[in-house]
Amino acid sequence: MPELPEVETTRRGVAPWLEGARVSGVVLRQPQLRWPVPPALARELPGRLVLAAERRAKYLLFRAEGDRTLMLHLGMSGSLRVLRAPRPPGAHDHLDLALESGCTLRFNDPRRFGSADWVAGDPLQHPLLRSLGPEPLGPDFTPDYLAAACRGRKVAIKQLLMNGRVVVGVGNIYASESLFRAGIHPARAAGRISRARLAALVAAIRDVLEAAIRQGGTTLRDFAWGEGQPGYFRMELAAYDRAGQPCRRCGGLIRAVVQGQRSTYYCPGCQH
DNA sequence: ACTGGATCCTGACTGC
DNA sequence: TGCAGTCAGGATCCAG
Repeated sequence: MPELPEVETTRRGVAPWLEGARVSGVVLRQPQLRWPVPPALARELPGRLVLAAERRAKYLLFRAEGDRTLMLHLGMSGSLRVLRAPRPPGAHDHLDLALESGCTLRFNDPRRFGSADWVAGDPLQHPLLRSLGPEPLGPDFTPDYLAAACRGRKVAIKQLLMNGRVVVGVGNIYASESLFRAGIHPARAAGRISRARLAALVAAIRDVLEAAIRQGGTTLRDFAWGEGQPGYFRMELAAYDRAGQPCRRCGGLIRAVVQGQRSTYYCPGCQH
């Protein structure tokens, strides 16, 4: 269930337990994730301190002693929990990090679209991270930047938003939601949107992601405490998954279409 | 250089 | 109730 807000929520939830903690053991039950998990992870991580829990795009970067980083991606169905006491693993619990404190960091991913890598050196130079676009909540994601990225492009704006080389972290839900907020039709060619409307889109993306992170924050404690996950953030989605339901702004019906094999939701009355 | 399509995998849900 | 078909919050790789 990882959109950028949820990856960030996960990072904030596990960081207090991980930063400054020493890993005592690694249990890898399923090395076949999106890519094979390198055996060096289980060999080299135990005994090291975790220095920092960071995020880039939807990747979690756990920096360890010795210039190494555990790089985790949650894929479509991955989740990360901190257990305060040992608990028998369930289905799809692929990876455990045992900490000297007695806590366990547990990675679960039914569909196995997630990944775990063990990286030497600067993880930001990793092939998967090197060519990524700016963080949507960072200083580089500006109207000028988006306008330059859209210039001359015929691709639908929704698909451009989901291209990690343009901007990271905007997944299928938030692409629909931010376009609804900005009043832009998801199929409109990126290069045929005025600068003013792209500026509104930048603001909409920021607003939606920040609101979702705030909602995720309310469940942080449960997450860190390792108790049942109570539904993560409950956003007031205006468009996503609301096909056939009335638009909250104009009362018209929300429509669903498929773009690039992904469902898109929009209001034909409000978005042009 | 861009763009669309196939692909990895399991589980939940729908309709017959 | 069983079973086939569809769809799912990602994103890389490859053909055209």
